[in-house]
Amino acid sequence: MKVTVKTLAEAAGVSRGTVDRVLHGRGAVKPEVALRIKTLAREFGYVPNRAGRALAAFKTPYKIGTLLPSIGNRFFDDVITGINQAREEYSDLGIEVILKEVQGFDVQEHLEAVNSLVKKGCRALCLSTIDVPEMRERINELCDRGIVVILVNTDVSDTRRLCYVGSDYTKAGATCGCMLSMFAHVPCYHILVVTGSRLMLGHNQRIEGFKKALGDNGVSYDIVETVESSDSDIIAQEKTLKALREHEEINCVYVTGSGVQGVGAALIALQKTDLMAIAFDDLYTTKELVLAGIIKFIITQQPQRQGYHAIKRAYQALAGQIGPEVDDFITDTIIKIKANL
Amino acid sequence: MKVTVKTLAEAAGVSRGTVDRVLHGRGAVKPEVALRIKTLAREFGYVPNRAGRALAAFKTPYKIGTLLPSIGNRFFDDVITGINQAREEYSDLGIEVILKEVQGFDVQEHLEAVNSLVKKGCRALCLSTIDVPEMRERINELCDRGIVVILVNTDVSDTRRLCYVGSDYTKAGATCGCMLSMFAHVPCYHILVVTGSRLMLGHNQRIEGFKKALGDNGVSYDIVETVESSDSDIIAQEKTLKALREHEEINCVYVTGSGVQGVGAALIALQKTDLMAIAFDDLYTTKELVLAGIIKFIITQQPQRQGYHAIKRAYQALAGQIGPEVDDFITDTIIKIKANL
DNA sequence: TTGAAAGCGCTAACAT
DNA sequence: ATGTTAGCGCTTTCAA
Repeated sequence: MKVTVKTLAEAAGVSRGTVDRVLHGRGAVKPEVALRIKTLAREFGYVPNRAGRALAAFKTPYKIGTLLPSIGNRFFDDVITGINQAREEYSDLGIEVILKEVQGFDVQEHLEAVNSLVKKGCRALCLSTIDVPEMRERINELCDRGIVVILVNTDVSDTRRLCYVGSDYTKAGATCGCMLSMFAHVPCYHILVVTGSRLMLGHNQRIEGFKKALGDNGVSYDIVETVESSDSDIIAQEKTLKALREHEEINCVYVTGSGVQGVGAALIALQKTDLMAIAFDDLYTTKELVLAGIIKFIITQQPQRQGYHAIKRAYQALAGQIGPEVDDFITDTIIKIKANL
Repeated sequence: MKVTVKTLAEAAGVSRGTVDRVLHGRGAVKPEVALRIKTLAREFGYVPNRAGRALAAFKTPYKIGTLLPSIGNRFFDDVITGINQAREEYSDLGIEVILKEVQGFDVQEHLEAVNSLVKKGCRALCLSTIDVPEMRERINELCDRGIVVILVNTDVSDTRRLCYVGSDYTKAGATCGCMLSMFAHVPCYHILVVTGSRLMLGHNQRIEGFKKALGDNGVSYDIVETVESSDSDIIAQEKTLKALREHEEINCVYVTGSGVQGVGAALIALQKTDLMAIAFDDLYTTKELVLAGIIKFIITQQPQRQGYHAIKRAYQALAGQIGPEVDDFITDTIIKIKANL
């Protein structure tokens, strides 16, 4: 049997307006009445009807704010595609998505972006941001104010966010290591690690997972050097060239962040295209390198689904479809080779 | 600006009732008026509001019929999970899903199942069925009657179905071949193919894609023998044992259908666990074999998403959200190894 | 053949 | 602090 606001109102002996006030915590209701209604709602298993709400309040849509460090980072193109897909799909159910794009990872800039979204009246936020104390505090504060916060692509530790939507970086790294163990082209892998930044949790996890899997699978290897690209192709190319020239023995390059194109350029320049090169994420330029056989395989993380499901989760939370305890949405760890790009 | 039935009614100088009759082809409307309204709807880019329709007609939900040959085939467990997820999610938008499960691929049984779904008033059908002339004709007939038909997991050729939701079997086979080319453990692969049935298009495509990729990537190989398991573990085990005993040189087993567990049992019995064994789909028992290192990798096809999106597409078609020309929904071809199972 | 009106579940504005 | 009412977009009577 369907339970509606009317059902609850009749059962509690109050008007529908009062029930609405209680369920949304707006307006003042006598505490004992409020409690009675809340109990009733739980007992009856009341779930709001999305169609009803959408129709009634479509002139005051749920505003969902999104923050992405997407300027100058093609990775987020697919995330944005997913966001737009969800935006269109849910538009007639009454949502409005405000997308705020920033460049890089400046704490102040991120904090200000969050503030501006809140000021615009967003009742839910989907954030791809940095794991630093200031942001952590800000997020917890927002949660306490009843704003739904969802972390996208990168989690922020120790927060009361609703959930995380993104990939499992450790697993992604481990999958790389496991793949290498199956190839076993050479007796020992001498590895150059080109990471984006040592400050990026995801990048570090990709390295840790990788090393652990190599160890677990009995692959003999050593990390010759680890360089940082700051996610820049030019820096990646320079540092890769330098390392490869200094260490003739390197027979494997492991790229954890952006700058893949730069690494590819270095490999081509030195004619080391037979060397085992591995990277993450399917940017257009990266795919080209796989097709050319320079990168042997990549691990991807379904960025489009991340964007889509972040918005979907935000809507579901605002519409009362899901409770305050939800599982994280972890996207698949996908191995891509020439054949299934 | 939003275009509603009211907008159209005013523009055409008729009542909302008339517009509704035209848009849904029910009741009689003067042809010239009907044409005028249809033209207007197209010009204005009218898209029905799902919430409005759901609310108004929630006592007469869209009935969506589903046919799966899922009895005795664990593969479909995940498909059903996806169907149920969509069912719940769209329930308050007014859908009702009727699931019909059959065993195997008997044409008459499938045809009767389809009939019973239609008789129950289903206005959309999601079918996982066989590619034979009788079914083809039946599907086309249903399409002409205005019933939305979506093929799931296996397509039926030359039909006017709305779309196909499932995997690209050829690509899946090619991905296997490409993986093998990267491993290159042995100078030449002597392959035993254990297929489900030569009558299954998908199984054949998995073989064709595989051979082509091996050829394209310059892998030297020969197909020692091809046996049919009829998707039975017992038959698969028997035939695999026989083939491996007769042909000592076999160093690769390629399993295109069900019966993976049977093949695994044979490999264990003969202690040929180092041999390169490859299979499809992540049934629980298959995953166990991967974890045990007996199957080296598997290729999966996101069955849960297939179930979910079949229902979603059906709803979207019935609700007028998508037109009669939609792209197929092809799920990803996913490589699973121990690390990312 | 067409129009008018009621009502689905919910929210917001207004009234008490 | 609580009740009442109107109306969102759509479908479905019932009436003309």
